[in-house]
Amino acid sequence: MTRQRRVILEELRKENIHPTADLLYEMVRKRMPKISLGTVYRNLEILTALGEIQTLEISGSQKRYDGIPQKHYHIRCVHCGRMDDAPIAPLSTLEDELYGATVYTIMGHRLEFMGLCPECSRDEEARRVAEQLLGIPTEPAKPTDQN
Amino acid sequence: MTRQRRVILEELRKENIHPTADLLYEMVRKRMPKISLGTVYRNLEILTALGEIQTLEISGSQKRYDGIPQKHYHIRCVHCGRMDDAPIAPLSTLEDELYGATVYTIMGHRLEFMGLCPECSRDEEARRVAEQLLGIPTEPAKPTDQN
DNA sequence: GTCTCTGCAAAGCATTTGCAACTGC
DNA sequence: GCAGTTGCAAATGCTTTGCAGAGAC
Repeated sequence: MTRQRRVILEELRKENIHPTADLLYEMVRKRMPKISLGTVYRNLEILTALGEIQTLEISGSQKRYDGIPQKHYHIRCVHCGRMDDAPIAPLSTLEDELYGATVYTIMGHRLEFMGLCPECSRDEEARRVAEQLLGIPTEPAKPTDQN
Repeated sequence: MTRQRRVILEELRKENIHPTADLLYEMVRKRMPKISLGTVYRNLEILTALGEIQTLEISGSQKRYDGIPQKHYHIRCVHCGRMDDAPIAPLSTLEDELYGATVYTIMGHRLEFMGLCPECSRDEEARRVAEQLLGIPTEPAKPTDQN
């Protein structure tokens, strides 16, 4: 456990944001100006393997990192990329539904909600971009009874 | 609708594999040897925007493309990257659970199962790699009653 | 005829890696 | 003292883009 590794872990856990590697790099750099981005990446990989943190790999271009190792779901702003924890308990029985129905050995699942964060919700342009992105018709469809 | 676009769509829908751009490029090249990879990427993007296909984004690895535009879930082999449709119906009520519990405007969700495909399941080394990757203890833990 | 699309090659960008110097234990 | 780690820079691999010519309608 080097000083770099400790500081990276501390900064990641300081607030419950889910930073990208380069944002975390900037955060760490305020305390250790000479640290390199490569070191940040290497340690994030090691910390993930140690089970200290989580690497969030669902959709989007950049990976994000989560200082909380326990299983939980996330919600992501499709416009600005902001991520937060989703206030919903893990669906522990979900994987059972696939037993016998698939040829795979199931080992886990990931659930991610997509939407707009409060800031982007206010932005009319962001709404349009988001609806386009998710294939949502401009006229919001009412949920049907059987769907 | 150019010939290239049509062939790309046809090849993507031919079998229900979920190819990466370069695999699809190889498939298309058998019919159109002079097509370029850039054209494949451009058309996959356009077809996604048109709602004809889906782009499956898994950050950290390659994107995969799905010729079926309807919502459905996937299952991914964490060792070889193979993807198949998950035989489970969309959870239409999932997003309701977040109403009022989050500051986000929810617009959708994505659920992905992870595991090993039949081929990789047989590979002892693949199992070890996968367990490491997903933070699963080597000694398979029995499911507890309340968890 | 015009506007879009193509092939090609180069650029972009997040992430990984080789290497020699350094450090924690 | 030595295995493991760092900073740096270059490499990698997927994806996107600029451009001039070609094709769809």
